[in-house]
Amino acid sequence: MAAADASRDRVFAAAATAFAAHGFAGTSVDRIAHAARLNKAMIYYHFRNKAELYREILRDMFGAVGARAGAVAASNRPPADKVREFIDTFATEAEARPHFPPIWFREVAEGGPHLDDATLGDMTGVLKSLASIIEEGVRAGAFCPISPLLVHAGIVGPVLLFFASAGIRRRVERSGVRGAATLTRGEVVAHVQRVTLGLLEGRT
Amino acid sequence: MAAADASRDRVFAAAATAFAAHGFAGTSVDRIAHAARLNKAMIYYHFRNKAELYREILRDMFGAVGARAGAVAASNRPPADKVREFIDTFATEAEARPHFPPIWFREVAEGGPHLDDATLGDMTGVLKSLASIIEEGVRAGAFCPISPLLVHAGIVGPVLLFFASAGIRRRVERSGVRGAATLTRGEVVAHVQRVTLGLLEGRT
DNA sequence: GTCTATAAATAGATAGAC
DNA sequence: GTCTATCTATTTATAGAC
Repeated sequence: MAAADASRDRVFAAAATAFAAHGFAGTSVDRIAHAARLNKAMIYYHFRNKAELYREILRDMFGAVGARAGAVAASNRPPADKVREFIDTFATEAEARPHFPPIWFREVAEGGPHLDDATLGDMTGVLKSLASIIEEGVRAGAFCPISPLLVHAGIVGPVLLFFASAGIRRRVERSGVRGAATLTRGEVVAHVQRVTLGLLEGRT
Repeated sequence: MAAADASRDRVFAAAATAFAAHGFAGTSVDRIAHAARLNKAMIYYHFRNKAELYREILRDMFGAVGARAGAVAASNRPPADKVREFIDTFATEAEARPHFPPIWFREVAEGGPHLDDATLGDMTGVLKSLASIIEEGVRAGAFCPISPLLVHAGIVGPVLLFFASAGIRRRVERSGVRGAATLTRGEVVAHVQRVTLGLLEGRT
């Protein structure tokens, strides 16, 4: 945290950005070092190797999202508010860590070979938190019983796709689709909240 | 197509599987050759280089989906049926080409650096076809006007996530989430159809 | 903590025999 | 069409000076 760790933080940030843009295999240690304005040897001074650096980024990412989702589920509010908050929180975390949506997509595509059990537990915790919110709503008579996996996919899929696709959407806009690049975070969150609650409250 | 092309097809299939599992950078030409039961030099006999092989897989994938989405939009049926068919067709293509959801995710995560303009056009065509279906429904008084980008994300996000996450869902199931691995294609398609039509027909 | 230099392995791509 | 052998560049990782 002190000045002693400044270079370690630069490595961490540069690596997160590079891994998001080019993937684990597509990112060389040299590239990370250069982006962090450091020499390659410094990477190995701070981290055991490239894989360990990558895993630390995954832990930070899934740990934060898992914890915040758990806090929402444990809070003291009506189920419908918790669902709204779950979606908004998820979007907030995705926005605060721009590397998070691309890396989540890549890990899913790959089957998660870099995910250790604890980190997979954080990922699973997001799903379990959502499941507990739904269960609570069903017990309270506010929600219909719907598979948490489907609800989860209906939230996580669109939100991650929105944040991860900013680059492609700019190209799509240029090729003639009006509004592709100007879609905002607020519109997406409001839309997903509306669709999810409509579903859970049986208005569909 | 004849026996002369058998080895080319094996390269194509092996490459699609490997690129889906490990990404472009994470897949070596040697690995593809081995999976195709051929020598590395044969890859270069059939394809100019690794990037050109990858691009051909992208073209095949997005070309097929783009064409089928266009056919659904152009068909002669009520808008609500077209929406159902659009979703089912998208899932069918994703299932027929198991490499397609992971590769789509990776391309989105990367910003599509491997996508040439024609292929990006096919990807955009999927969105445009959906937009034309929605517009038709609005004109007919059957649909509310909703941003095609949001509807698109609500379909493509969950469906791709479902197919791409089979590996992770098996691990999640083992770590205690019942039903994570046994969710079926039919359940997902029916769910997305229901949510999407509920939204478009204003029952939400 | 930070660097240069380098080892050792692996990658993409080609030449040329059969 | 298919192979072996090889060239060249790049990559991860380490040794050791400052």
